[in-house]
Amino acid sequence: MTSEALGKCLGTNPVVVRRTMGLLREAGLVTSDRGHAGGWRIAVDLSTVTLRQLHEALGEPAVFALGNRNERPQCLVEQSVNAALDGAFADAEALLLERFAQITLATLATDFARRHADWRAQKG
Amino acid sequence: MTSEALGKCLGTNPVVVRRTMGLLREAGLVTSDRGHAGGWRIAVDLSTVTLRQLHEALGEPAVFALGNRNERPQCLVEQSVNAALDGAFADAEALLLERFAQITLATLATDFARRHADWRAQKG
DNA sequence: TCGACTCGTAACATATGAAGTTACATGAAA
DNA sequence: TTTCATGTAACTTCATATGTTACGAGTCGA
Repeated sequence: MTSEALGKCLGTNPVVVRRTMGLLREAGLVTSDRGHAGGWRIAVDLSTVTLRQLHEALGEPAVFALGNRNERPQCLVEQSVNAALDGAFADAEALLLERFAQITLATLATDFARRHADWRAQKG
Repeated sequence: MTSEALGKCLGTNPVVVRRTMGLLREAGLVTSDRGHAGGWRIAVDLSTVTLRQLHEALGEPAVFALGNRNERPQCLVEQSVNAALDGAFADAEALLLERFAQITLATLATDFARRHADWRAQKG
């Protein structure tokens, strides 16, 4: 599939697609080919890829929106707040990533297939 | 304490302080007075206020940074992804808020007092 | 009553970062 | 050699949180 086609599917720009897919390529999840008949291709079995791996491949973006937090603040109050929050955030993040590790792309594909069948039945 | 003094402590602007403190006032956690000797005052015992309550008072801002998610997307793939993520996010958020509910401002004040004592000892 | 002080709030400005866009070099296949 | 595709740098746009200015309104003391 080309970046342009993917961009249309995702409602975005081919260059944005290349930026993101490039990260997945670095992680070995997809391959890309230039020129005629080029584009992106899945490189692994869907059942072996978890959302956890995607999160890693995409650079482990911050999970939480809360806390514009300075690490190592001078302010003692800020230090107390950080200390109190650190454990809670760490545990919640661990739980979330553990859940992500249980969800494979094959899981999603199966769910999609069911929705697709339902959609066709309802439509037709 | 005036908005201006709080702003200096927090490294921000008096109006920004008023905006945020106003939400805490609506929740009954602080009071404000105008005029001479006016400013902000804590309205409740620190041991009765949890971080959970602060989160509520501040409008329950989104906990997670992940997911520019449409609710009710047309796209069936997006629907599958949402369905898979919803449970994980809900559980992680519940865990985090539960932890927040265990932390009172008195907890933070005690921790701060210890840090302050250590700091004075080290300084002197 | 006057003046200093403070919050309340609207309106506007700035800064930050994500996303989008343009441009062009590189490589592959018909 | 033409066409199609990615790779990537540079730039622009957009969204939004934050900061700022301005001024109205209430409060207190002299």
